[in-house]
Amino acid sequence: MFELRLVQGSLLKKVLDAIKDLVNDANFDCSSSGFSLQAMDSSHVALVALLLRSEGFEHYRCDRNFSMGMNLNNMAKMLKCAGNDDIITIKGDDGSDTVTFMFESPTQDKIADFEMKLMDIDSEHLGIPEAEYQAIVRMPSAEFARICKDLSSIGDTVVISVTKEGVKFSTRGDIGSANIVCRQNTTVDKPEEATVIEMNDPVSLTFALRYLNSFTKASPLSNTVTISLSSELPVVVEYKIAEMGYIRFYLAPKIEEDEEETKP
Amino acid sequence: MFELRLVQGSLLKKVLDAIKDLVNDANFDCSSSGFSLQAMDSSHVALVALLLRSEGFEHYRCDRNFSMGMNLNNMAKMLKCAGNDDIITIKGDDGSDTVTFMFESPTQDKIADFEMKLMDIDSEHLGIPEAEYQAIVRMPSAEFARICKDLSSIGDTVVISVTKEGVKFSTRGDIGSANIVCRQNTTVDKPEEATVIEMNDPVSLTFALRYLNSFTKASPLSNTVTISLSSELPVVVEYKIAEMGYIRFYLAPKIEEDEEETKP
DNA sequence: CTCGACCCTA
DNA sequence: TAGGGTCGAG
Repeated sequence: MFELRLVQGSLLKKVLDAIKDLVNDANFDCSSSGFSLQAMDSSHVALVALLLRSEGFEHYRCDRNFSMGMNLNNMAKMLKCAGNDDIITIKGDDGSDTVTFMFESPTQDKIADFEMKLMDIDSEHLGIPEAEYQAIVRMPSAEFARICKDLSSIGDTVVISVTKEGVKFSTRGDIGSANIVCRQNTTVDKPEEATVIEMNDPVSLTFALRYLNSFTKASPLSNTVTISLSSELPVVVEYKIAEMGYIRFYLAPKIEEDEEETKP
Repeated sequence: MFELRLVQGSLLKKVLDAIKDLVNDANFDCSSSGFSLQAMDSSHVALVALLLRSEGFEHYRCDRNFSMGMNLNNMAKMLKCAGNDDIITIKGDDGSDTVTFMFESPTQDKIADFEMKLMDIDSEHLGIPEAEYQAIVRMPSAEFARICKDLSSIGDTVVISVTKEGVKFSTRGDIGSANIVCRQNTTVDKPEEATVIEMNDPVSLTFALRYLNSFTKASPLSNTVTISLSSELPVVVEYKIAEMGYIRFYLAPKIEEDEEETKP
């Protein structure tokens, strides 16, 4: 038996909006430490890791660890029926093949319960090692989203290059090419508007814009995004979820095709 | 000769937005008591009844009773050309096959007149008997609209059950099921936010959500909606039109298919 | 946060 | 053409 009560229900709505286009079906894992999910996207290229810590819930009861396979589109459909300031409770029983989402309006005048069928999903749960990154960029999530959207109208891939001075996003396509440079800038009014670069080594990596654009669907969850880069490692695009945890997207860099052109 | 002058022209615009998707062609009936319409929807399942009392018009002249057959989509098209605070005058002559809509801007700087061809429509005017209902629910129209929309993403039909405590909307579909309970609540700041239940007998009836969702197009006309239910009678979904009358939608309940499962 | 207007897609 | 989403304003 488990019961998780989340006062800020809109968070869960945003989480599902953020991942439902990337992942069709996934197991949610429930343990005493929190509610989490790890899944590959449907083309098996990107990985999503979500964590909502138990401390972030108003009430968190989980008698034993278990997984629930959900169709994320159906789950998102049900969560759309919750008001933005509704309190959402997720509950279920051991061995049941359904999960219940309960929505309480702030005034308690309207109480809805939605029961969703669970599904069997076999998933390999990969351990993701904590790594040292050559560079970590923190910037406003809306700005990152805008850049990825803009560049994808020119090219399919982006080269992200980090130096001490700033981060450069470059693309190239049939109609031309583009470079967008964001300088490190910590002297802004609000800290969430800052662009901060922590760099051990300069790094320059290429990624498919298609996936980055999917990741930016998580922008409503956080004003800032953190992009962690190392050669030979998947980039991590992280959106913190206030008081609760994070949603992280992993994407392997492309091997630069430019080298083809360098060959004899 | 008739001439109806309506100061709050936006009312008429909203009325047409509310019914034009449900009914294609209909006869408007003009008499000394008011301007009214009664029509079946195009699939002959639901019925719309509109009344705009003569007292609600600034000027109302109707020499003798008559009907005008109008294509509601064309009428809506013309009314879209009126500003939201225009004064609308509807006028015509006996035996003419056209009707004229005149729009005056509040400042009188712009005066438009639109002439529309009438059409011959044979309609049986059903007398709708006033009935006693087992239960009458009054609730905010926006809330009713939201519930019907939300539930239609899960199932096709809704069971509306009324008890003294509240009204429950339930549905069931492939991906799961849902129940939304609205408690009776009269202790709100504004009377139009109240949910009020007048119940003689508990009642539970099933309706096609598709039609209810059409009915909720009338929500802009009124902050509240009244739902009158009795076994074996069509439900009445009524939106009052301030100072003027009402728009009422009638829909027969579905015979519960669950009974099939009870049979041997 | 709710409402309305506009835009866009299905 | 209708429905959903987003954006902007109250």
